[in-house]
Amino acid sequence: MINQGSENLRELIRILVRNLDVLEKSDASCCGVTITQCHAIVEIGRMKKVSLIELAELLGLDKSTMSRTINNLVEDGLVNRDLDAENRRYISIQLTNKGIEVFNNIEESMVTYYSSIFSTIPENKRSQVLESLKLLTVAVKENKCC
Amino acid sequence: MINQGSENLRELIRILVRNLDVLEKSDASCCGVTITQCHAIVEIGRMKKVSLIELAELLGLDKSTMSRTINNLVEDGLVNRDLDAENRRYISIQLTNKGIEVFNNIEESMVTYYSSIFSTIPENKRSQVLESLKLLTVAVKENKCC
DNA sequence: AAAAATAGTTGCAACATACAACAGTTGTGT
DNA sequence: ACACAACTGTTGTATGTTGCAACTATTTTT
Repeated sequence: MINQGSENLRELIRILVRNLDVLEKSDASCCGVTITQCHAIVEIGRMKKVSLIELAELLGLDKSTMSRTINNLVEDGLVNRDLDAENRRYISIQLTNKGIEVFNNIEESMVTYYSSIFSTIPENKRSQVLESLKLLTVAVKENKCC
Repeated sequence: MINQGSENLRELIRILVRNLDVLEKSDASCCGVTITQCHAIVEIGRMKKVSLIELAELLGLDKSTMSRTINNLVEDGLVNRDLDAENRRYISIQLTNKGIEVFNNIEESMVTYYSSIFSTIPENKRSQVLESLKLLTVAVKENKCC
C-alpha cells in the first residue's frame, strides 16, 4: 500500500533529520561557530574560492543574509573577503589559516562520525543502504517543483 | 573500503538534507509561518496538548527559545497557552481552530509530497529503501554520544 | 552611449537562539 | 510543618539569522 509506505518514509526521514540536526548543532558549537557559519565554512573550504552569490545559492540563502554571514566570519578572522581582480563586481571569499583550521576540525569530526555510523550498519546491508540513499536523493530531486 | 563508503554516505545525506530543507522552507512560507513555527505546530498538532518543556525537548530547543516561539504563535492566533489546572507549574499548549487549519495544510502537503517521492522510487526498490532508512536511523541513534 | 543586467551592501523589521537570573509551584526530608 | 531542593516557565541580554526593498558600483547588451 502506497500510503502506508510513504507515511513510513516521512517518519523515518523526520527522525533521521532531527537526529542529524542535533549532531550538527553540537559539532558546530564545539568549533565555536554557529550552524549557518559552519555550513558556509564547509562550502568555502570545499570550493577554495567562491563568490557571494554562488555561496548564497549553494546554501539556499538570500544574498543579503549571505553578505552578513560573511561579515561575521570576516570579523572572527575565519574568512577573507577580497575584490575579484577579473571582475570587480564580484568578491572572492576564501578561508584564512584560522578558517582552514576550523574547516579541518569540522571535516575530521564529520569523517569520524560518518565512519562510525557506517560501521554500525550491518556489513551485508551497507551497499544496500547507499543504493537506497542514492535512489532517494534522485526521487527528492525529481520532485523539487514549484 | 569503509572510508569510501562512509564518505559516500555523508555526501548522500548532505544532498538529501539540503533538498529537504528547501522543500520545508517553501512549504512553511506558503503557510505563512516560519520553519521553527512550522515544526512547533506539527508537534503540537500531533500531541494535541503539550507542556513547554516537553515541546522544547521534542524540538531540541532551549525553554526560553520555546517560550518566545509560543509567544509568536499565540500572537498569530494559532496556539492557546493556558495554565494547567492539575499542576500550576505547567502550561498547556494547544492549537486553536486557526492553528489546526494550518496544521492540516502542512500535513496534507507533506502527505502529497512524500507520496510523490515514494512513487518515484522504482516499485521493486521501495521496501529496500524503507529498510535502509530504518537501519540508518538506528545507526544514527546509536552514535548519538557525548 | 544609453539601457539593462548583475554583484554586493545596507536599512529595516522580525524571528531565533541560548545563558543566566528570576518567580512561582510542587515535592522531599527531617 | 517547615525548610530546602527540584522543577516550570518568563524575562533580560546579547548575538545571530532571515528576507525584502532600495541603493551603489560594475559589466554586458543593444
